[in-house]
Parts: sequence; C-alpha cells; structure tokens
Amino acid sequence: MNFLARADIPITYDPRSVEDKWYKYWEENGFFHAAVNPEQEPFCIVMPPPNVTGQLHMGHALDNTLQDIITRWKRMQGYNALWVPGTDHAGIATQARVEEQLAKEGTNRHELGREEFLKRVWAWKEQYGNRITTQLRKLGSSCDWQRERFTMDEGCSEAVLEVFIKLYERGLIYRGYYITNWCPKCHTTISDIEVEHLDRPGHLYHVRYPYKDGNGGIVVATTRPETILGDVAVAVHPGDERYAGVVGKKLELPLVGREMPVIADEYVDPSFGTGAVKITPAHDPNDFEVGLRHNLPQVIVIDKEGKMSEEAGPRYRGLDRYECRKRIVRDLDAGGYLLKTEDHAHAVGHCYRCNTVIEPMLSRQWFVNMKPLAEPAIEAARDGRVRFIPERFTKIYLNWMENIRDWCISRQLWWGHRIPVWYCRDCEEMIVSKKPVARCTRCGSTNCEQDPDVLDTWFSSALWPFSTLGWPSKTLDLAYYYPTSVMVTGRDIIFFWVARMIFSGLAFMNEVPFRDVFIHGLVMDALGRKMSKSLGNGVDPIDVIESHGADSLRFMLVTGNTPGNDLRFHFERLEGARNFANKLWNASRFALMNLEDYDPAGRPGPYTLADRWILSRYQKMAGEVTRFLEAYELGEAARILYEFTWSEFCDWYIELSKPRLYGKTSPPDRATAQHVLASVLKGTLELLHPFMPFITEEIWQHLPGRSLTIMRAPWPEPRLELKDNEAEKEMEVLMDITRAIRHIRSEMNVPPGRRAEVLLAVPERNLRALLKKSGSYISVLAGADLKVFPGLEKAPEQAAHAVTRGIEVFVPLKGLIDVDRETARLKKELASVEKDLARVRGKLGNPGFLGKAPADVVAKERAKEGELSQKQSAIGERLAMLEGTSL
RNA sequence: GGGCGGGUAGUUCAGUGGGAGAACGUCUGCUUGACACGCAGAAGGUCGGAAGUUCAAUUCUUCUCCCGCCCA
Repeated sequence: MNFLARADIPITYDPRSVEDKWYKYWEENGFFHAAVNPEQEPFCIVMPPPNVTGQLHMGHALDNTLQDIITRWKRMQGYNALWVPGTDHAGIATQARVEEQLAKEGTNRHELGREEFLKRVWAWKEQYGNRITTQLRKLGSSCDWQRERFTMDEGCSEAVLEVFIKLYERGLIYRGYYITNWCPKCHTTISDIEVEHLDRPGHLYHVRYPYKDGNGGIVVATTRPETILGDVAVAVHPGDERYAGVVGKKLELPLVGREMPVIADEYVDPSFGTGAVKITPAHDPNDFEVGLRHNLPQVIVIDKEGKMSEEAGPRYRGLDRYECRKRIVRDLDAGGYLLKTEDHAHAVGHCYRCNTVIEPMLSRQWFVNMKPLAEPAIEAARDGRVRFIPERFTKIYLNWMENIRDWCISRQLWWGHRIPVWYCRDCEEMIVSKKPVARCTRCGSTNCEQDPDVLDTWFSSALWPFSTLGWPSKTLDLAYYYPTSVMVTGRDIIFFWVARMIFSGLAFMNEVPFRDVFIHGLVMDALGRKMSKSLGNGVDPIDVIESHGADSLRFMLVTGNTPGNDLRFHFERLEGARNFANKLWNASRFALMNLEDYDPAGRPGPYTLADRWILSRYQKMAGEVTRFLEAYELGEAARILYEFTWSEFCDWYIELSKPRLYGKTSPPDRATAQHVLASVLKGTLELLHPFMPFITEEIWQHLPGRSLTIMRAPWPEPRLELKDNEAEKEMEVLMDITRAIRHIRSEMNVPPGRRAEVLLAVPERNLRALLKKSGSYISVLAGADLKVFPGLEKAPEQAAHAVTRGIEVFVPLKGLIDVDRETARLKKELASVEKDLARVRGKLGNPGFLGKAPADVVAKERAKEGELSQKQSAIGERLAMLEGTSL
C-alpha cells in the first residue's frame, strides 16, 4: 500500500462513506477492548447507562462525546483505558411503554398476569435494546462492548440482592407505613427526588370551622379543599396569641360533622394564611408528622386512582379528586363556610415521568435509612477523595447529603428487581433471602409469598461502578480498575445517581466509586428551552449524524461549552463544525497531493523561517491542548485546535509552502517543506482524534508513519527543542506587513490579480536582514514586489501608506490613488493611534504606576509608547504631505 | 424564602487584575494550481447598573436590577 497518488480524493468530505467503515474496523480489531495489565496504569470510565429501550437524544450525545474524548485521549497517552458501556432497565419508563402497547392490543398487564407480562417486557427489551447501543456506535463511542452490561443481567441482579440483604442485616433497610408520593397514573410510589415541583396557579380557600359548642369558629386557609374530608384536627402555633385560649377546644368539621380538636404545634407558620392549619395526616407529608406527634387518626379519603374513597362519604366517593374539589367548594359556599377565595400560585408536585400531579398517600413501603450512609459520603467530598468539576457542584451535593431523608425504594411495578422478601401467611414472619423461600423459617409453613414490589431503578444504578466490574465477586477487574477515574454526567442527576453511587461505593467497596465527577449541562434548543417530546423541539442526533457526520456533531457539542453550563443547539454551529471538517479534509488533500514523491526516511534540509515558525506554534499548541484536557476544559482544547489548524496551518503555512512544493525553490527545500507539512499535519490529526475520531483516522491512514490505527498512536508531546520564540517574532513582523499591504490593497481597490510594488522604509538593521532573507513571504502572500530601504529621502507622492512595527509601508498607486480617500483613511488611523497613545502616556505619567507596577509591565508600556509615537509622527507627516499635494 | 448559574459585538458564546476575542450574520472585493463547507479586507462592544479594593477592574469584594435552574 502506498500513501501516494491521491489526486482522486473527493473535493468535499463525505462522512457517510467513512464513518461506519472505521467503526467496524476498530471494533473488529479489538481496539476498544481493555484487559487487566499490571504493567500499565489503568484509566476507567463507566458509562451512565441509557434506558435500554430508549433512543439516543442530544443529552446522550453530549455525555458520550465527552466520555469518548477523555477515553481516547487517555488511551493514546498510554493508559490502559477502559470505558464500560451498558444500559438501564428503567423500571417505570419501560413498563409504561409496554403497557401502552398492551392497551393498543386491548388488554392490560393484569389480564396477562405477572409472569406473562414480564415475558413481554423482556421481548420488548430484546427488540429495542440494541437500538441505543447501535446509536452509540454511530457516535463513535470507543467503549469496550465486550464488557457491555445491563442493570438486570445476572451479575447486576446478584449485586442488587447482595446489597439489599447486607443493608437489611446492618439494620439500614426497614419497612414502614408512611406517607409517600403516589403517582395515580403510573400506579406506583416514587421517591422524593422524583417529584418535580412546578409553580401552578391555584386558589387559597378560607374556610370557617365552627366550634362544637356553637360559638364562633376558626378560619383555616387551604389550597386543597377536597382533603377537608380527611381532616382530623386544626393546628395553631403554640406561641400565637390570637389562638391562645382555643387550644383544646372541639371543632365540628364542615360537611362531615366529625368532631376534632384544636391542637398546638411548632410546625405551623403563624404568618401564613390565618395562622390556623387544617390537619389531614393521610394526605399531606407535614400533616402526617403532626398527626404522629399528636396521636391523631389517619383518614384516607383519596384512593390509588386519584378518586375519592368510601371514607369520603356517599356524596363524594368515586369522584375524581378535582371534580370533588369543585363540589366541595360549592357545598362549603352553600353551607356558609367559605369566607373567601384568593388567587394563589403554589408549587405542586408532579411525577417526573408522566407529569401527573402526585398524591401524597399513606402506604407500606421499604426505605433505606440514609443518615449512616450519608456521613461517609459527606466526608469523601469534604476531604477531596471525590472531586467535582466544576467545583461549585460540591456544595450542591453536600447540601443535599446533609439534609438527606430516607429513601423510599419500593415501587409498585413488575419490571425491575423484585424485593427479596417473603411473608409467611400463617405466622406473619418476614424472611429476607437471596433464594426463593418455600418454607417459613419460623413455623415451617409452605404458605409463603414474595413481596410483590420491585426496587427503585436507581437502587441498581447506584451499584453500577462496581457491579459492572464483577462485584460481589472479587474480580481482577475490580482490583485493577476500581475506583474508576472519572464519572461524566449531567447536572440533572447528581442527586438521583451520583450521590447514591458515592455512598454505595463507600458502603460496599470501602472506597469512592470515582475520583472525579465531571458535570456537564443540558443541551437546550435554539431558544434555550429544554428539548422535550411534548414541545417537539428535540433534535435527533442520528439525523444530524446522517446529514453532517458524527465528527461534526461531536465537535459542535464540545466547542463553546464550559463544564457544568448548558449549551444551545444551533444549526449554524453545526455547519461551522462541518465546515471545519471539510477544511481539515482539504488541507490534507493538498498535503497528499504534494507528498507523492515524499521520502519520509530522508533527512530534512535546513528549516526555513516558516518551518521553524509552524513547528514552534505546533509544539506550543500541543502542550496547551493537553493542559486543557487535564483541566477538563475540552471546549478550550477544541477551540485552539480549530484556530491552529485553520488560521495558522492553513492560512499561513500552507500558503507559504506552495512555491516550495511547486518546485520554485530547490529540490531539497521542497523535501523539507514536505517533511514539515506531513509531520505537523500528522500531529494535528492525532491531537484532533479524540474530538473527531473518524475523519482523523481516514486521513491519517493515508499519511506516512501510520500504523494500525490512529487510536493507538502515541499522544503528541511537545518537543521543547522545536519551540522557537525568535522565529515566532520574526514571522509576526512579516505577517503584520502582509496584513498592512492587504489592507491597503483592499481599501484602495487594487485588483487581486495585479501585483503591487511596495516600498518599505526599515530603519532597523536586523529587520532589513529579516526582509532580505524572508521578504519573499510577503511577496507570495500579499502579491507584492518589495523594495527595502533604510529610509526614504523623498516619499512617493502617489502612494498609500501604513506604519507597523516601526516600518513604513508605501504602496505606490500612480493614477489609482484617491487622495481624499487616502487622507480620510489615514486620519482615522491617526485618531486611533492618538487615543491609544494618550492612554499609554496617562499610565506612564502616573507615579503610582511607575512605582508599583511590575517592571515588565512598565517596560511594555514604554515600548508601546515608542511604537505609537513613531506611528503617530509617520502618519502625521504623511498626512501633511498629502494635503500639500492636493492643494 | 435559601442556594447556584448567567447577563461581554446584531445573534450564540469563549476569555482575562495590565493592549476586548471566536463563530455565525452584515458590508466590500475575489473561478488566487486544497477548500465558495472557500480566500482577502472591513464595520460592529461605556464587557447589566452602582459603590469599594488596587498604581491599574470587564476580571476581585459588596450592593442592586433582569433571566434561568435547583431546593424548601
């Protein structure tokens, strides 16, 4: 095979013809696979598992792009880099999808029965489970598919059982009759953090509760009048003087007639509403607590469907809770109990999955006692064993952990890890066991039944960093890769997931699950709204990959994004990334077209200034890229790669290499240009590879020095001996002169095809030497023929003028020059120079500045003053001359 | 109510205790032997407002206004 003869390379980069090919090549050759190797330092990322039946959305695309960049970079750096992929069974979401399916077939899970239903869900999982992993491949994810896991596979299920039983044995899991968040649509309890509080307009109803003895009453304010039916007391603050004498009196509950007491409790906020609160222990979490303290009964008036129960009484039972609210308000009004109705916006809890208003409901559930588990997890973040990036998320995490409440882990679903507890129907014994229980351990009865509920999905995801590495077995993988290196995830699941992984890791591995937590923001639509199905504003990453390529999508997602901050999806930015890919493609195309006879083994001749400059710039850029990656500043790393590639390599170096490559200098010089071109391009591709894996592999495979894959190429380390500040300074001078001439040409409308004669007045001898040696660069880049003088005795009259770096530039434009226009241009320039000069002189005239500012800053200002004043006088003289001629 | 993030060019966003940046958009000129998904040039900003610290603040501190998010 030959990397030569590439004139047939298409003029526009086509990702479709490239991406799938390379992904297949990588995967088939095992380049993603990592295995324990004590000789090598491990690096490990465990992928946040997407929903097994879901499909890739922009959030996944961002999350996995970031993980892939880090993994590919570390792999090139020589680490034993493992990225473990997998999927989550996503209890509620998946079950809901299958139930929808059943509904379409005119049946439901209860008709099917539990066993049959679970078969259907597994079948569904088999059907759709590959979709998301296929899509992750399209994105270029370099994860080790040989280690792919699923939260309900055998090993992860084993880990779940083990953890449940260990926590139970440690007394950290208990079963309790508590108020929990019930979703009447999903028909399950959800945990506190699964409730989304959304501000909703509502009303505050002021209702009079008469005293039993008939004289007056107490007015309470409520937003949920339907719960009046479940009221068992009215509470006031013990220090509230308004109610000092009434505590202990009996009230009669309107519409129901129940007798109930006025009680005093610290929980009541005397400044809210009337200062008196109705207490409904069965339907409000705070009231529930009050009820326990005061030993009040619990009257359940709303059922699991969100309808009024038998207890609500004949007039209301069976009504929907909102329907009932309306009727109660009417009835209260008719009975003279309703004193006033105010508009009142308040936060209403919604189910995070289906957006139904949740109903606080009394039921028997399983809980994890969080306090003892949270303590070590707090310590780990405080002492830095776990580090959040950006740092501010540490506080958010700590604040949550420090105020943690017990975690309700049972879910009234069928799809998930079933709670490993059996109840004996004969003696009420409760048996916690890994294996099915056939016989009661106490009474010997065979009449045992397993708890019908399953565990919260997050219960299994909490174990993910070690269950995927083989726990509870003591595997080599665990010993080698745990704790993992970094967790990359969105800011929206810090509580759901990150926090739970941390305490689980500490509880079962005695070690944090990861060193760094790299938090990113959410991908919003162009208007800054969250992408959602209901809004229909989502952008499908797969569509984007098909139209613009995965590399463009990845590059777009990573540039201009800073850790922890949201980013907006703009189609224009995607095009920008696509254009960059094409630019890289064409720069490479140019290189390959000119490397046909290149001999990589040949020794390069002496470097020209341009060679020294680009080599130096490249070394510095390479060092910066690594530095930014180490700081998780992936966006900045991508940005400087973009700028280097486009502005320095393409716009200047390639342009300067053309005459050499076209044989206008000498054969050895041509070979040198080939060498520099090839090596800088190759290094740039390697640095870009983590960001744009496909296009870089495609091009790299055509370059000399390639091996099996760019994925395993060593990460470029800056070569100090090639850093060359002198070359950079000299190039800057030549670039400035070039820009000045181009500016004049453009302003004076000199046609691009026409060569311009340029006179340079260069007082400094070393700059004259530079121009003598490398002035041809300016000729090439600005279409100019240079004449260099130490000074001009008589400046050309019909010429445009500029000053830069102490050099006066004259572009004679006999017949073309418009004196008025040139005068105007110079006046504008002069004004700007004088403005700068005034500021610099202001500083230099300030004794405070001279006395206190660091010497180098002062020196810099002095140098600036010198240059500006020289510029000022040169432009001034020029103006005077022009005004003289026009007279 | 508490906490956090943001307010920088027309737009979207980087960035910084010492000369305000990019991309897109706009304007001008270009079939320049890699690229019009391109080349060259240009215009455009009191860095939300006020005060303070400092020789020096867009950057640090405090207050304040607006937008967003999280928690209660």
